[in-house]
Amino acid sequence: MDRTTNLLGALALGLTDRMAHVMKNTLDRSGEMAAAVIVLGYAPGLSVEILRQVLDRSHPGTVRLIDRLEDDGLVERRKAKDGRAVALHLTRKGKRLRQRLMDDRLDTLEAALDGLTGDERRILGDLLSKVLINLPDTEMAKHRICRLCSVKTCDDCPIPGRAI
Amino acid sequence: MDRTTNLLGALALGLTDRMAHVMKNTLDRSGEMAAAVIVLGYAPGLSVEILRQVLDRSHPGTVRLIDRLEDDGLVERRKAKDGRAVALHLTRKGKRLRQRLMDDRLDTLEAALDGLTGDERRILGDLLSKVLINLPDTEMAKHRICRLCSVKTCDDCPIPGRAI
DNA sequence: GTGATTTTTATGCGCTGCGCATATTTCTCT
DNA sequence: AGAGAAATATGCGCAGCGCATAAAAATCAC
Repeated sequence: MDRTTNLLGALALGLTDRMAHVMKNTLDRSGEMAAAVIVLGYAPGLSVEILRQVLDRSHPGTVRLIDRLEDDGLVERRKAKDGRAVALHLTRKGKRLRQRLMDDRLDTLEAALDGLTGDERRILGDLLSKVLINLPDTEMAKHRICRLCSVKTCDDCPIPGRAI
Repeated sequence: MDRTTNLLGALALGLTDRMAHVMKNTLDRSGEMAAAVIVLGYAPGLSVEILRQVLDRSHPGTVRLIDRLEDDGLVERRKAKDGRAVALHLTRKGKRLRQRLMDDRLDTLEAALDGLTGDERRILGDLLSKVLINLPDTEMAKHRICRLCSVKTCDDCPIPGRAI
């Protein structure tokens, strides 16, 4: 229970605030809409139920979230193989917005790391990776943690098995 | 723009989710109520206006938040030197809850750091500290970042000048 | 193959919590 | 003393959530 513990919490909170803030500027809607757009980008055709689990919301909350995304022209509901289910897909506009959201997020994080040298970043990356591996306690928690990640820079993601 | 950038974002998000979750279990009210309780603990007698700035909310939102805290018996409004203002103080119950909130948060963070050796934790702490120093861009942002911190473990806080 | 059960999506409803606009009280400055 | 500024409080409407429920389609039992 050293100072690292508390510092980690403070940094996590500060960074999450910032990410939420810039993403809200881009999306001007509630917070988890950004997560939905990003998740749907790396898993097209996802069902409402699986998205619900990733976002850790109630079913009605998820349905209404998708309603809003559809109203905003970011997502469309298509037929799925399973006749009960719905296949969620990003529209062209949704894909464009997704890219902006991920860019905004990475820019914010990049700015925070500005004061570190290359070596320090590598060391920090290794340590963060080590912490991240132990973080998710369920299979779905992995997706939840990665719900805002940029796939491009997550190639050597320490969280394995992320196929939804 | 290496992998460290994205990993930092993922870890921040995952940890913030966890902290919010355990604190919601303890408080069973909306998220920023925990922050209000913790801030009021290290700055007794605070005015609504300053608390509003720390929590980054609208004035009505802050007033209603305090109403709820008062209804729950956690906070009381007292007279301030300035006759317009209100001096906010935690009740005994509020102080007890505050301790639980801080403990829960630290336990969560501590669990996340479980896999690291003492040396790794020290190195991580130094790096986090270096990142944290550059994070706040205003004086009030410092308080905002530290709104959930445990004062005890934040003695050598890298964010200076935190007297509200 | 038919009927019961489960799974998936959608909706009615009420509640919480937010912010905008405004009112009220008190302080400050001239 | 009076004008303006600052701090708090309230009326109001809206966004977003979850519970309970309904409807449609797949799966399972036999």
